[in-house]
Amino acid sequence: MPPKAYYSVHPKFHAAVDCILFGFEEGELSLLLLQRNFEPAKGEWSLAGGFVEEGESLDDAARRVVAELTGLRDLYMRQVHTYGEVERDPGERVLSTAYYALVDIKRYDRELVRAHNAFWIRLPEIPHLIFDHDRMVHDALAFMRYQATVKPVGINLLPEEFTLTQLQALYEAILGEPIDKRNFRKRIAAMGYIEKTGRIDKTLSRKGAALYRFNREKYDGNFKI
Amino acid sequence: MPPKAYYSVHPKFHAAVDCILFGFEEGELSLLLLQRNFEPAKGEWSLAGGFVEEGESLDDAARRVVAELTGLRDLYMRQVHTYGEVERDPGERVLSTAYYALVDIKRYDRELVRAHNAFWIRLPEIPHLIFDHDRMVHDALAFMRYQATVKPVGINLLPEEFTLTQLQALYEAILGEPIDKRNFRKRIAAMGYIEKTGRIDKTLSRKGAALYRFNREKYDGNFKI
DNA sequence: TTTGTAAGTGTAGTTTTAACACTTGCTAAG
DNA sequence: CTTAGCAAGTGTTAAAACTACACTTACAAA
Repeated sequence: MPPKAYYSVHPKFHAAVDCILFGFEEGELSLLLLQRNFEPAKGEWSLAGGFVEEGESLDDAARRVVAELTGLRDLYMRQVHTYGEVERDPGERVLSTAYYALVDIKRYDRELVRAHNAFWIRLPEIPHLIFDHDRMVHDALAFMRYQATVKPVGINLLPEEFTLTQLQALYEAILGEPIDKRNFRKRIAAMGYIEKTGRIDKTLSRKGAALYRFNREKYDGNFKI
Repeated sequence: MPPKAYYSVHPKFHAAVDCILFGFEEGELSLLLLQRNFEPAKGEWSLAGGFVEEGESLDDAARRVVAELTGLRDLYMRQVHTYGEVERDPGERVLSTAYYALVDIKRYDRELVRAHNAFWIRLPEIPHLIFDHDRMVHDALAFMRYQATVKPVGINLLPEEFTLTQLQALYEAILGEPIDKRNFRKRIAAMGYIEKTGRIDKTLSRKGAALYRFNREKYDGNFKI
């Protein structure tokens, strides 16, 4: 067992998590942002954040912050980066770890979000955020974009069942560029893990569009040898 | 200015950095590891690490730890991940941020390394490390491999001037698979930012091999619109 | 002069990607 | 009941990128 003095000669710091919550609606990516009705920086816009508490891991803190705001406990979340500049929080020194989370925008708890004075804001309309939160958003977006090109994380932004048109609109929003419909559908078919449910969505067209779902087993069995 | 009470109701934690130092020699990647001659975990193997001090950013702490061990202050370094499990350090709670660094293995300060009881160990011979350092190495390797496929970070493992044979051996070591010589040289030529210096290295062949160098200007001007 | 060693070089087949426009099925309106 | 409107759905071809593959060259030491 190490001597306590080994640790105690070194300083301690507040540790926080800040969460970049992505949603997708009407062909656009949005972030869930707080117009702060509390200090510090009351009145300004910020990410959803909170301090890490005793006995709580970093990941747990991020899950708690997201659950307190949205009521959702099973979101796809990934750590992005830890920001450790000395003066990044003008109040006291705080090390903050950013996480991004993907929210199916149909499922979150509207009461909780209202109570926190939080709003979904479309990406191009994001206001200036406090501290270094602008940079966190920038880094999270880059990371999420990269991940979306490598594995189908984007699916976490859609409901359980979705049409190929929705899926294409999602990828166009994530990548920020139009995609050819026929090439897109060929790629999806080649992947083999996005399968028809047999159900039809009639809300958007007279003809109706086939509903698809993500098949995790087919995906997991998909790695090279 | 925020009220101090906003912060003071929350706990503080020790913050550390742990550094995965990559080197390249004789066709193999190595890590610089410490056989600890100090507590805690004396006698075991670990990464080079240290606590973050007052007035020092996370990045600065990582640079200091690396400089204290190698004497080098200008290494290519990137943050990998922050590890925040409650029990990850059995002594006290410590949040640790991992960084990887790329070292030209000809340049480090041998005296400093000896004084720290540190050794270059080839990847396949890495021993079990303390705490969660095995996982840090795993994550850093994956991240460094990814970055090497996207931008020419690997060059930081070689001296200023290098032969194409060395460069190919480096990429084979990073990717862990053999590369076709002609295809590799075609790709390098197509990149356009690795240029002949005009000098010849005669240490490895009678014929001599052309020395090349990385041209940062040509690389930076290389992005799409 | 010969021999050994690493450096250096081109082509052809295959796969992947990109560009492109019309038909189908349904329902609501006339 | 016919028609108009709308999103869903569907193949082909050309270009580019990638992969596999083996011999020649330049030099120095024996």
